[in-house]
Amino acid sequence: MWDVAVTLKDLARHVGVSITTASRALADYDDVAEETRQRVREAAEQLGYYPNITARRLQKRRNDTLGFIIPTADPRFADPFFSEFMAGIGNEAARKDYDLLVSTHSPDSPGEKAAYERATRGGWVDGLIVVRTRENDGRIQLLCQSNFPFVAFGRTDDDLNFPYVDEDSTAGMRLLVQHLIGLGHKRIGYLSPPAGLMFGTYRRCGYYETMAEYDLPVDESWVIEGDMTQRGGADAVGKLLNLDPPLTAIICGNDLMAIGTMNRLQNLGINVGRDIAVAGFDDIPWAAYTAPPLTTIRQPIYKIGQQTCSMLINIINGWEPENTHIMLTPELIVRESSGTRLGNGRR
Amino acid sequence: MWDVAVTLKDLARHVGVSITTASRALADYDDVAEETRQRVREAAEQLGYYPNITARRLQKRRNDTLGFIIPTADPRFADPFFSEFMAGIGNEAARKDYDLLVSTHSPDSPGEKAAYERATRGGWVDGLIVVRTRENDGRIQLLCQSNFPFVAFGRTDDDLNFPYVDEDSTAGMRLLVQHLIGLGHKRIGYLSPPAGLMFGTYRRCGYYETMAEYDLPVDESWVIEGDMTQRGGADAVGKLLNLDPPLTAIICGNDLMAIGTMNRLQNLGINVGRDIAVAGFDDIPWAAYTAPPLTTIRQPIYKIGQQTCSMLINIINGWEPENTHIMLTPELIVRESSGTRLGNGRR
DNA sequence: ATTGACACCCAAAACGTTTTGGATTATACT
DNA sequence: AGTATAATCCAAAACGTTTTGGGTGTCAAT
Repeated sequence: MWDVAVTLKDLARHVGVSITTASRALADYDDVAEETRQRVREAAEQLGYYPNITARRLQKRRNDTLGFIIPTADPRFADPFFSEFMAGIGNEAARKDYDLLVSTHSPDSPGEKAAYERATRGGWVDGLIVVRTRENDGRIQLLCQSNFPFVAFGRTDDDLNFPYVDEDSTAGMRLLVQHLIGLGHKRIGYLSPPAGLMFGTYRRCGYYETMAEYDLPVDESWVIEGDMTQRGGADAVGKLLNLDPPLTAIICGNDLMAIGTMNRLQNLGINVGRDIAVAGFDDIPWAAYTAPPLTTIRQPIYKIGQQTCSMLINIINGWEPENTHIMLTPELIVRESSGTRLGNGRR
Repeated sequence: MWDVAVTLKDLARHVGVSITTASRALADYDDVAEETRQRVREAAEQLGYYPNITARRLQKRRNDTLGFIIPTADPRFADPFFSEFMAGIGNEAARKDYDLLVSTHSPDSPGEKAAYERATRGGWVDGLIVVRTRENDGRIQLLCQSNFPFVAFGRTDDDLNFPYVDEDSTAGMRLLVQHLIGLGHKRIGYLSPPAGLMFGTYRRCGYYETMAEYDLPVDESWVIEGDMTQRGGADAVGKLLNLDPPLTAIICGNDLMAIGTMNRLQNLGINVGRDIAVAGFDDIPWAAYTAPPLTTIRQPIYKIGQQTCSMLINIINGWEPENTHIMLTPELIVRESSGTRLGNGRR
């Protein structure tokens, strides 16, 4: 194919030294004479020696590689969550000299299962990062029982004890609901992420809990489920708009749906921020640039990615972190889409 | 660490057969008896045998892994181009049973150079995908001279012959300029991607060429350089707005800058689509949801990713593709940001 | 009885490292 | 002179596969 590589054997022969010595010279062992080390170094440089990573990995029985299996039904994932998260783990991994292997699989698909099985056996990667935890999450169960190193972004409903980083979605949603209530809203709809996703569950809880806390009744019809895409948000508008009396605010389980929702509302001639309040969740970069800009909850996804990755590397190396259950508190970002205080003249 | 893996040796001993036979049984060679094959299969299942991928790779001298080194100055790349492109190569790679190794490095940084050197030697990956080709692109030069398998998205200005997929940016820009000229615009500004990026060069050429073609003079001050981000787009507005007589349209070298531009214009109370036309380039998903929706040029990034990846895999396997220079023609997407025909009452 | 064809099996080499467990030599100390 | 100590070095094993180059036994045809 291309240039055959120069191996340690070639190098050793060229210098007139054993393979062992060559290897140890390059690895800075102190049982090789300074002068020999130099000679080996120079020869390596000159011959363009580059260690074969695969051989090294086989011998060391570690890959210095992390796996990230992106759970997305749409292979063409437009969700900025994934890219930002990946940037976080990728950079942290690189900083610690780890490679990052990524692939995508539909949640709960056979392909996903196979990918996890391949990862836990066969020395494919040294550890895995799991995102978008689900109810009764098969991935977590598999990883726990095979005792494979991993860190999840998100908790689960099993009572398995595993390392995770998570944001307190319930608290985030509480902030959002309180904000709207503070503006005078009482009839607040909720467009939920699909059932089964843990973060959706927590966000939904936050919504229900806070409404209850303020003695605001919630009708079944106010809460519907979307698919986390703009289209999903747009499609939900029809149902959410047909209520009588109408909602005065809609909270969306993520920003993408909020954007779709706003867009559809505007196409129907409804002024978001004045006629109705809309809020999202995530604070993706896009959220600051919508018209009107989107009120939302900020999660530091990039940083969460970094932390998750860093924790995983610690675990792989046996440096058990002091705290393997990290919980972050999200922050309310108020922009124009949630409008100002409801006037008396409005319902 | 965790469960020690069961190896081929264990399996062979358990079945009472040689390692060779066990290996060949699992690989479906026809020189092993059907009955033996069955026994090996069952034992493998029962013992939970899983081949060690690293050992296999060492022996086969191939990794079945592709590398993708993302060239981004901002580690926290928000550019949807990368995620969509990666989705394309990732899914194509998975379909063909290849793994995808990703990392990010600043363009032209020492780290990037090191990453490419590591990749070409040492059997890290079997092939590389290169994006955002640059003028006098060191990556391409290195890969060409070390004869390492790769495919680029984008051409270069060297006269190296290498496999690439590219879109005809010049033609795309021509469509855009013609569209605006057709609406009556004569004073059209251009916010260019940074110098050095090949696609920026082609787009800029398309702009200049088409203006010249229609005998429209272009003043130096109409063309400035941005950094491809929303902020860059916003920052450019100041300079582009200070002209006398003013511009009637601004073309941005990518959608992200167009979004920033529109946003800033609107904050200044200028109505995009009526007072001034704005257009972008890329048609990122976001572009359809801006207010007003963005006129732009569509590139099928996901598909380009797939094609690039597919070509690379062919090259790695020695099936030289018939055509290693694929050129795609982009498509004009007219939305409201470019407005309607310029009235007589306007300049 | 020999030969050839066939079906099935396996020992050993190979892939390119790192690690183990000494071996060799020179130097310093009794 | 003998012995510990330190400084260098290296042959061989190991990592877990796949591939090479046979070997053995059976059966049918000569």
